[in-house]
Amino acid sequence: MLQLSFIRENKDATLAGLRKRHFANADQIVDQVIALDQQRRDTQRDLDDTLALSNAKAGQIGLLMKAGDKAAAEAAKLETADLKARSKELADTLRQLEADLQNVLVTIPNLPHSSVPEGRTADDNAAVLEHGTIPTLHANALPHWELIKKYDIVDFELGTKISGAGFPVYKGKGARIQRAMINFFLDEALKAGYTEVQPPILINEDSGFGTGQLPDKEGQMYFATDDKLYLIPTAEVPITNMYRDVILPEGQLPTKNVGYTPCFRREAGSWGAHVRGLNRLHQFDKVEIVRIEKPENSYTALEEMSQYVQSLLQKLELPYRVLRLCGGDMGFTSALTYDMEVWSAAQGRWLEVSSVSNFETYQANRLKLRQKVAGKMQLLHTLNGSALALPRILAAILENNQTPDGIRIPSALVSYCGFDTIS
RNA sequence: AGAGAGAUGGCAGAGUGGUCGAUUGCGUCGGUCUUGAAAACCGAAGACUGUAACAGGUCCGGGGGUUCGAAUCCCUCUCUCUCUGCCA
Repeated sequence: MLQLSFIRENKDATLAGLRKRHFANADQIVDQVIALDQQRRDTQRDLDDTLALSNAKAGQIGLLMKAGDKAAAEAAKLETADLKARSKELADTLRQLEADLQNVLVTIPNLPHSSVPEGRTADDNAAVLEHGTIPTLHANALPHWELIKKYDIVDFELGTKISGAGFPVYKGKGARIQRAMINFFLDEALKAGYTEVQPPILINEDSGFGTGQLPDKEGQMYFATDDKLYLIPTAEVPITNMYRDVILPEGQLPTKNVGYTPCFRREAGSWGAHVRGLNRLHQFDKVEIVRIEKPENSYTALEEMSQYVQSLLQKLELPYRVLRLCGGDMGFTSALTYDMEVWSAAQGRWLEVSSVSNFETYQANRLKLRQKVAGKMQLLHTLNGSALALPRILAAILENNQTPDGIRIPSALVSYCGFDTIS
């Protein structure tokens, strides 16, 4: 959520940022926010003045009662009726204005960083770099959804019986390589200075709001209605919300957490082409890194995170590219996002395996995550990134490393798996 | 799940209708003293909103109510603790 004071004082910059995102009706909505805010402040002032009078009267009555002057006290009581009615009315108005303002405010996305490229769609994303060589496959190479059947390591039909489409069962070496990747990713993060956490995978409404999934994306999350809990779409939500309503002492910054969780996404409406096999699932595993940084350090931290994710891809010997997302393709809450995509050789396309973002103060403002600098409160910056999401990594390894004799496991994973080939 | 007890400032813990935004202790920060530290003593310190700055307003788990006036009374929700039950 953007800060009201920022919008008020930087209307032009706000509008320019929203335009870069191709956010519809930006002028109208910003004007509405400013108008509502003005009304809110006027009403607040009226209410405050009324309450001040009312408080003064109550104090007088208290003194009169103490002095035993009942008659005067009763007389003073009569004078408060008006104030009471008026303050109730103003309080109602204020509450309504605040709700209206909030409802508009949450529809406004974060403002893009100055380095975010212009553009509307994924085609407009800027390529930052490409690394590794695209493998040449043998004549009878298969896409991963054939390979998993051939070697019987992931079973979609079985998952469909148990749960439904998009809930695969990993079997044998398929399950073991999943566990290997999780351990590998966590160990690497520990070496890079991250602290491992294991958060809940069901979250309440406040947490969903804190990181921006609510009210925007409720349709994308599974919801346990009896208990009003959402299944997490990413560990970003519970890990970042550990810092909701927190004033971090300076000595605790930066915080660097890593967590492994399953992730659940309804993916309502997104089924169709390009979602075969492991490309898009309702349940998948992911290791996530989350950092809280001082504002002046957050972009350095973002670069570090990007380098870190790349180091994982290099250790897995996967060809990848890094994209800087354009204004139109960025997530709602992000100020700058890098996507890492690996080459999926048999599909002949890039697969997004990580998204690393700086949210600046957008989440922190909702979370009320702050530090105190020279006696003043200041919002902190939040960042997160996948490190990494498992299914597409598995898909790329299967496809890129296939030979007529089987699938070669990247050497970094062999000690974790306990085997070097799937055959 | 049942019964009971609770929820107050970083922590502990007073406060049961009227200068209570809140006693006190610990912790924290500053000062005096000291070569330095400890101890002792003195002092400071919450958040939100609002203002050019003051002022003002709000916040004692959340929400609602009673009252001229609520941390304090009532309703409700959530959570915690103890006991019992059940169960990885």
